[in-house]
Amino acid sequence: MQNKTLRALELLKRSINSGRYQLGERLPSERSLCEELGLSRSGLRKVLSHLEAEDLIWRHVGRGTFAGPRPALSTESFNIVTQKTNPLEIMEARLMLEPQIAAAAARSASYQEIERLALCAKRNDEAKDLETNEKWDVLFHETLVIATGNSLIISLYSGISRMRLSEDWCLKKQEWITPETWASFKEEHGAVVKAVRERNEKKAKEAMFNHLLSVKTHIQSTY
Amino acid sequence: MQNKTLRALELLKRSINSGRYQLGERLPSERSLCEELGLSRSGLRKVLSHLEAEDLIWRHVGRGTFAGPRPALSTESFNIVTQKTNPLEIMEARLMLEPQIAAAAARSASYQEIERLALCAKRNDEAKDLETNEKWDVLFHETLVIATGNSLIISLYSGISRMRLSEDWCLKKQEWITPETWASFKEEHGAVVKAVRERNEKKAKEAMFNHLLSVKTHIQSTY
DNA sequence: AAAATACACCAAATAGTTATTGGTGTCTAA
DNA sequence: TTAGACACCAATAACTATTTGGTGTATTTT
Repeated sequence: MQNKTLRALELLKRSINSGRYQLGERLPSERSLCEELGLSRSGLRKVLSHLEAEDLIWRHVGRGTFAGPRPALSTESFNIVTQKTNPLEIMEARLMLEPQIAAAAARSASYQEIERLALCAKRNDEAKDLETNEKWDVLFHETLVIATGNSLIISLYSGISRMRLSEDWCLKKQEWITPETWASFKEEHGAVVKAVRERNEKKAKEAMFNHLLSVKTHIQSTY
Repeated sequence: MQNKTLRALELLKRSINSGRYQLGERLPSERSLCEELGLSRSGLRKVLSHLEAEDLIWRHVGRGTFAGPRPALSTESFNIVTQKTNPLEIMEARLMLEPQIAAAAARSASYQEIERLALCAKRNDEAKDLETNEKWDVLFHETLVIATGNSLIISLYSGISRMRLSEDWCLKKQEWITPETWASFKEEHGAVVKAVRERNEKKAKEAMFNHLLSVKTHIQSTY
C-alpha cells in the first residue's frame, strides 16, 4: 500500500476513535470522501475494507458507510424476515410474549374488551372455512394485546399478526389442523377469556401458555 | 332514506355476509362503487356510514374501504407510536419480553456472542458521555436478542431499540441517571453475562428481570 | 510488470413526485 | 328537504429519479 493511502487510513481511524464520527453516525459517501482525502475511489475502498475488517465501520449499498460495529439488527426489513422465519419460530416467539400479555390484559382489560374477546372466540369457533377461522383467531389475540393498553407492545405484536396472515402460514395450517384441534382450541380460548374475566393474572398467563404450547405441539407433530 | 339507497344497502350487506367481500378484503373505491350501484357518492357514503356503524366495514383515507371490523392495530405506523409511548411504557414492554429472551439466549448463545455481550457491557461502562453509554447499552441488549437465533423476535425487538435511540428517550434519561445508577447497571449487566455464560436459563431470566425492574424504578422516581 | 486511477455499469436503498382514496363542504335541481 | 354534482383537502400508495456501495475493465503512472 502506498504512503498516501496509509496516511488516509490513519486519518480515518483517528476521526472515528476521536469521536469526529460518532458511533452509528453516517460517514460522507465514498465519492465525497475520496475528494476530501485526495485519493481515488479504488484506493479509498481499500482503506474502507481495512476499517470494516477491524469492525470500525460497516457499509450497506444504497445507505452509506457508518461508524462502529455492524448493528446486525434493525436494518433488515420485515419482508426479509417473512422468508427467514417459520411456524415453529413464530410459536417460540409467541410463547415468550403472549403469556405476559395475557397477564397484563387480565389486569387492565375493559369490560367492552372482554366482551369483544369472547365474541372473537365464538366467531373463531363458528367459522366455516380455515381462512375465516384464522382471521378471527388473529383478532382474538390482537384484542388481548390491545387490552394491555401498552401502545409499544400493540405495535410490536402487529409483526406477529402479519406473519400469521401470510399465505405461507395459512397453507401450513391446513397440514396440521383437524376437527379435534379445532375443538381443543375452543376450550383453550375459553379458559383465557374466563381468567381475564376473573381478573386472575396468574391463571390468564398459564391458560395462554397452555394454549400456545398446544398449538406448537400440533405444528411439531407434522414435521 | 330513499328506496334506491335502501336497496343498495341491503345489496352490500349481503355481499359482505355472503363472503363476496371476504373479511379484511378491500372493497372497490367509493367512486367505482357508486357507478356500479348506480347512485351518487353522497348517497353511497350514507350507506357506507351505516355499514361502518354496524362494524361490517371500516374505512381509511388514502387506503380504501375494507370488509369486517376495524383492525385497530397493524395499521398505525411506528412513528405514531413514538409519540404515544413513554419511557415507563417501554420498560413495561421490556419487562414482558426480555427476561424470556435472556433465558433463550442462555440456551443458544454462541461463544462468540457471549464475548460480544461482555464487550458491550464493558464499553457501556467505560463510555464518557451519556449518548455513547446508551448506544452500547442498546447493543448489549440487541446482542442478547440476536443470540436467541429467533429471527422474528430479532425483528420485533428492533422496534424497542428504535424507541431507545430516539431523542426523547435520551433527553429523559439525563433526568434520572446518576453515577450510582450507572455503577449498579454495570453489576446487573455483569450478572446477566455470567448467567448466560453458565447456560443457566433461570438465573439469566431473573438477572434480566432485576435489571429492568431497577431501570424502571429509577425512571419512576423522577415522575 | 505492478499498482494506482479513471470510468462505466449494476443493484439496493432512499428521496422526491404523482396519482388515488376517503372526508368535507357548497351549490344546484328535484 | 333531500339527493346529486362538483371542487377541494389531507392521508396514503404507486411510481420515478437519484444516491450509494459493489464490481469489473481499460488507462495511466510508477
